[in-house]
Amino acid sequence: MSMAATGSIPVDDVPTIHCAIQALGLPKVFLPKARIYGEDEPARNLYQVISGAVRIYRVLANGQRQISAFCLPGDFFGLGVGEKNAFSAEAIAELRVLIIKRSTLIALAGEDNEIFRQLWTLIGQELNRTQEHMLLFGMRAPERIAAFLLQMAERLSCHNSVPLPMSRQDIADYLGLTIETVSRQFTHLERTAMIGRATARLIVVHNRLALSQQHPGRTLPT
Amino acid sequence: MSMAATGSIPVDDVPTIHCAIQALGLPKVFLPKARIYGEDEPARNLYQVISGAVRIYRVLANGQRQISAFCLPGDFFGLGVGEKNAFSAEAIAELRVLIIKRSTLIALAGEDNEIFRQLWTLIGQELNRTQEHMLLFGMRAPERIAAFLLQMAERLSCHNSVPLPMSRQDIADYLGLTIETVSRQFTHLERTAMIGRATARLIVVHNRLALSQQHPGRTLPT
DNA sequence: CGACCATTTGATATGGATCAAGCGATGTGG
DNA sequence: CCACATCGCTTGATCCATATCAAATGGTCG
Repeated sequence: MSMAATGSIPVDDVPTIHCAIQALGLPKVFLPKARIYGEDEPARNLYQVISGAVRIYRVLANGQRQISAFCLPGDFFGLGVGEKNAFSAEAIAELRVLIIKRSTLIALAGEDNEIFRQLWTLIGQELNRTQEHMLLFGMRAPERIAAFLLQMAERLSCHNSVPLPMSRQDIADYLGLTIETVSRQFTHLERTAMIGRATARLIVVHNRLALSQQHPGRTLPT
Repeated sequence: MSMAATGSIPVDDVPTIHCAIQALGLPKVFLPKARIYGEDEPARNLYQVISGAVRIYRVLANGQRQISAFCLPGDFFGLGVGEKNAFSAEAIAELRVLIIKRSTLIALAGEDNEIFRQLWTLIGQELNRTQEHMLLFGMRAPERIAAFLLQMAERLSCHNSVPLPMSRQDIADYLGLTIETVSRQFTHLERTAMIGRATARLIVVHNRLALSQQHPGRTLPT
């Protein structure tokens, strides 16, 4: 869905940015909890996750931390327009990334307008994801949790065992809930046999259908 | 802020898309409540608001309507990537827009990569706005309302009298509150002399500073 | 083994939803 | 020109989902 073509132009034919970051990207490793960049710092780089996970977040004046996105292997981050970062980024688990300078991309784009088209596509996908994320806030806690688990299962492309890289606090801050509510919802899903918990971070999805019915994401065509 | 340059390349020098839609855009008028496009319809056009206002929304399976954005004069909408619209769009007040086909833009972009760069910039601004919108859901009702009023005052670039084009229900569906809560918060702001109400839709901001202190948008640098 | 941190569980409080009614504009027909 | 219907908004009373406060449990590492 998120990889759909744009207008009549297919998206995946010439993955220039992918090539560029593969060829020119600088590999770097971050330890868990390491800061990758801070809000309001100059936005200089584009990152692609190789392994591990990243949280993108902002801390509000009331102390609330809102996590805007989790970045998983394959994901890009640092895509925004503007001179400064709008959010901070931190490694969750041990993280390997490739880094390419924006200026390098811009220079490449001078020769090949494919780069800008792909920046448009990539940022458009991020917009789609952010909009879907926003819709979660119109749902109740059980539905948010179900949607989150299904999303993680899909994005980690795992069959039924979902290894969550993030803590309960991270999940809570992503979903706009408290850690206690998250925990209770997991317990409830386990008691109703929709999921199992191998460990706290390793969830087994037993009943994907029931989970997906929890969560009213889109109007069903009548 | 949202018009900041990107990297070392200034954004506003060659407003190609603006020129294109000025020169080639088809003017069209919509009556209040008229549908502009529906979710899942093919996304064929880019729109710019001349006058009036638009709501961009989706209806969830539970009946909740989440408004993702209001578009005001000058704003673009229909920018997404992907073949289909992710949301529906409706006129709120009587609406005048300019319409340009995506295919026309894409064709222009073949000659001039400025188009794609600007699509990147425009969608990036929409992403910024959506992310800021998401942060509202981490706040309490009074703060959401205050942030909303300040945002409207700024976007409508009015001094103190803010003519809201949308209904209380629209505001509620944008902020994730009920119409009753919205109404009560307005009443409270009036009682504490932060705002006045000339009519229900015409708000006078008396104390911008106090309003902005209600709402903990960003961590203040210590 | 013991300290530490993440997670779970329990008891209580509360902000905003829900249910229900009243009010004020705007418009229509008699 | 006025009764009356309609629609959007406000106000009041009560309820409930989730937050908050508090404590127990469990897993990991020295």
